[in-house]
Amino acid sequence: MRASDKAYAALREDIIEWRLLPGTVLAEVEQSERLGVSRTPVREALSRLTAEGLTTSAGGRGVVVTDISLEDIDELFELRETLEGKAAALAAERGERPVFEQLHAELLRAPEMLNDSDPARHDYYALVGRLDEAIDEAISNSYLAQAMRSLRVHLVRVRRLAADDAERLHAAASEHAAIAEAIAAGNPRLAEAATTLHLHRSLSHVKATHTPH
Amino acid sequence: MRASDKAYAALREDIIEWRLLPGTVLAEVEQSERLGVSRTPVREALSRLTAEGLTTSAGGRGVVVTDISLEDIDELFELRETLEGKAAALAAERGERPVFEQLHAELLRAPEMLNDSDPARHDYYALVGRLDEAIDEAISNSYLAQAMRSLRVHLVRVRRLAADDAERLHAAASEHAAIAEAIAAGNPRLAEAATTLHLHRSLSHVKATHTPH
DNA sequence: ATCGAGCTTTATGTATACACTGAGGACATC
DNA sequence: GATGTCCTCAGTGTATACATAAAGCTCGAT
Repeated sequence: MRASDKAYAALREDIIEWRLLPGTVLAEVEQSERLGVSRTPVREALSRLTAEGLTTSAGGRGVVVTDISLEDIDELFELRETLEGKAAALAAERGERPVFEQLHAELLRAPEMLNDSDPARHDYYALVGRLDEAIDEAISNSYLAQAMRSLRVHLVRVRRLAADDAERLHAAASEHAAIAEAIAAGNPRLAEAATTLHLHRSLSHVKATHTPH
Repeated sequence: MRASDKAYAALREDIIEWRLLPGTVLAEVEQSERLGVSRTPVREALSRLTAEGLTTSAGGRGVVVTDISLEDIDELFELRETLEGKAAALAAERGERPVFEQLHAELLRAPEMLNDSDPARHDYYALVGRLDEAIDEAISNSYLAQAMRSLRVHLVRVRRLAADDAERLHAAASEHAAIAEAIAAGNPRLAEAATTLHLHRSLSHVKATHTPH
């Protein structure tokens, strides 16, 4: 693994997990010492993070971790609704039905995953991730897929702000199941509607439970 | 101006203007000699270009200029329709009417700009650019604006493939005027419809006149 | 003649030294 | 005492030397 990948992964993880809080200045020398690599790979990692929007270059004086305000969350979900709504509709038109029928069935069984044996909900999020990937593939549009991928980074960050309690995850799973079902049924308008519904509920939950840092 | 900015601007321009054709391998040493800077700023420029999608890192063996196929154009416009349609609707809801009334009036006079005195259509494209900027500002959504900006780079590249004859530009100006008018009227659905119409005609024109490289 | 192994070459990946710029503080002067 | 100027310093921006790995070629063996 390249040193720049290592630096990038470490910094990205630290920012997403809110170990590096917004406003933190990431000095090159400091980070290169902390991560045990030289300045060059750190520079590359920082420029990649800046391109993603996780950091902002503070006018030649180092880069700082980007903040996420309440308005940002609204904007983020507005774009997300646009992109994922369209994606769900396209997936319903172009996707392979068996794939989404399978995902639908699995999502209906998702509550079984939400016992207390896995506090990080690893299996659950992996399943939801598979739905995202299936949609990405079904839409046959690399530009749209790319736009959604770059959004998801920020959304994971937002998710960490909210309390993902079992009750919400149960509801979310059934909303996801509805999306998969609509795609499997080849119904674009229904798929889009199910997505809109899910995202609105998601946003409400985030805003209701989010804890300011 | 930083050397990395210079390298970035030069390479970007060369790619957009099709002076560097798709498939061209951009070797760091070669480009650093050509541009008169060292490898470090060239590396940064190349990673920025790759993040934008103008180049692709070819598995450790240099970066190559990205190709744009006919399918890519379809995908590009599919995403563009999604984003700009939403943006036009939001602008109609949130924008300052006088701004778009003014742009509407100017766009109606656009045919005057399309005389033969400016073969590059500089004034014309500047006016259209001002409409884009006005929409970007009106939507009050930095994430959506950012997504559209990253798309426009590719669209400029596509535009260079098509013959932007005076006839098409006349029609496009009137389509743009319709969008501005709908936004000024505060009618989101109309603004979105006008945008859809414009983009479909744009795409048809590109596909009809495009010359393979 | 063809295939494969190993070497050579050439490119990127990394480290580090040097240059430059901007900010902050201390000192001197008014 | 306040303000302005200069100096210092910390940090990024750039250049370059070195490490490393992959692609292609050559030579040999089958």
